[in-house]
Amino acid sequence: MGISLYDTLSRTVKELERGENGKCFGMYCCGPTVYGPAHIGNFRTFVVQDLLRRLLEFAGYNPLHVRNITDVDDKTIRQSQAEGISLKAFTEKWTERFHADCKALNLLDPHQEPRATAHIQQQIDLISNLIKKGFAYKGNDGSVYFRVSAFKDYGRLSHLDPSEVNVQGVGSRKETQSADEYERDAITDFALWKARKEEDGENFWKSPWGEGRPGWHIECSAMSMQYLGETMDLHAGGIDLCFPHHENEIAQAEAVTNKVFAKHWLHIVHLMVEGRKMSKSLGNLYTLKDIEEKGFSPMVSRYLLLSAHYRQPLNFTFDGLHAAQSALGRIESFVSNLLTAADWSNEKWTQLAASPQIPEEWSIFGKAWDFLVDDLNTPASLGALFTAMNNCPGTTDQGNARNILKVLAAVLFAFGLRLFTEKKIILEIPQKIRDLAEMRWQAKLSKDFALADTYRKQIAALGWEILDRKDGYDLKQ
RNA sequence: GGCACGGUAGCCAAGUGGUAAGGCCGAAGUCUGCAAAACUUCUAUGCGUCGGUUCAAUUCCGACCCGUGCCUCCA
Repeated sequence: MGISLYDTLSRTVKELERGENGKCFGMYCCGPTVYGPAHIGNFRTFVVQDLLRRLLEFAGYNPLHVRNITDVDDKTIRQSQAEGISLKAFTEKWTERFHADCKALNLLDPHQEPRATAHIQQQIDLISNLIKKGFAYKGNDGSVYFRVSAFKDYGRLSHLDPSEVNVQGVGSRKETQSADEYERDAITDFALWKARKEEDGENFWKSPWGEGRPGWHIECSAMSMQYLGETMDLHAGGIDLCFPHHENEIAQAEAVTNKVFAKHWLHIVHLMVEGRKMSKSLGNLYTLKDIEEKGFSPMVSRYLLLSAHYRQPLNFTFDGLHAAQSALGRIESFVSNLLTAADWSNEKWTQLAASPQIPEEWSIFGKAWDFLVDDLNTPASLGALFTAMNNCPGTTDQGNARNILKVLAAVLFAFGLRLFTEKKIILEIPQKIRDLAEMRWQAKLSKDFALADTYRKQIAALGWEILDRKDGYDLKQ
């Protein structure tokens, strides 16, 4: 079964083409610039990319997933200097944090994770080629710029007319020209190589055009072509990257190769927080850690991020997190009940969920799978998943329960949702609470319920709750 | 001004030319001494407004109202 996906360039839903002769499906994802913790909006993009990666594997596309780390730009340099540490130490710190967050969100590791600073030579080579072919020139400031007017297809991806960029009459576009923009021939020309400036400190590399550093689009062109060839199957990123980043990547690559840079473009729409655009000034830039501290496990965040279609804005709210938490809990209950029917342990489930067999037949979850491969329709798929669970017959039949669990494990693996991950926080339970709880338990056993309730109230007054089990009780704060 | 997207129950969110998936919340019930959990059931004559096409429109077309994104910081 193939996977259909909306393509930004053609503005249509197209079935992804498989590589010829079993060749890998090359997938390049624009990764983070590591200058601070990634926020939940960044992770919407990475989670959707991860979902696609998983579907590609299940559907037999044999994906080769490349996601870069941008570890040199204005922000990384500025911040590292502010903290008085080297750029390398600074970006490594935030790369580690990024990896930890990815792991918490159950993102599969990309097969390659190239860093911009480790591919300076490839970028220099690409720029040299662009100059040789007449697509780039050295500006008065010593920087090298791409000549947009020389590349006739510029603007095709984002459907923007380059002659109209920057000349709108109304609109709310801010004046964001940097000081060196007057050094270029045209306002739309963008930097391929930035000449060294004093404020760059020690962060520069030698090049045929003098000391400096790469511009902020060239690394993706250079690295994606290095790992995936001149034409890759798919290129993905957040919607904001469509213009100018991806437009520039296409220009840089196609001007040199004269070949199609990417066959398919995937852009993930931004998320909002509590109905508003995320921004530092509104103080609503949540990191995964912020959300965990409010009591929501990363899997809850992942569920919420997948609960809306990736081409619709997603409103990230705490109400939504609660809903996601409850929904995930429902799935967990369903699995727990089936495990009992199947006479399987929780360990068996963990094992099943970690490396599920690709089902030949998706049985009752067929629709859930079909929706996923139809332009990643996760909300419809989740709907089908719950419908299947609600209609689930024969939950007491061992064989049936086992079959359902096997397929469900695969569905949940496709979603990248791990169950039963809520941290079991082992709190120090005060001795007084323990004593009261034990006394209540004894009172209950001797059927003195009035006394038992008195203890329950006392415990509640101290902020604890008793949850009875068949043969004992749990204490919860 | 250009390009694009959206307005579906209290909240979130799919979908379709033939009469509204699903989740959350809420309500009722079963089961437990109580509580919690779990399970069962219920919850939009309605899909921004007004027209048009049609046997039939929430779904197509047009106009209008409201909201959002992008137009060189941004996932």
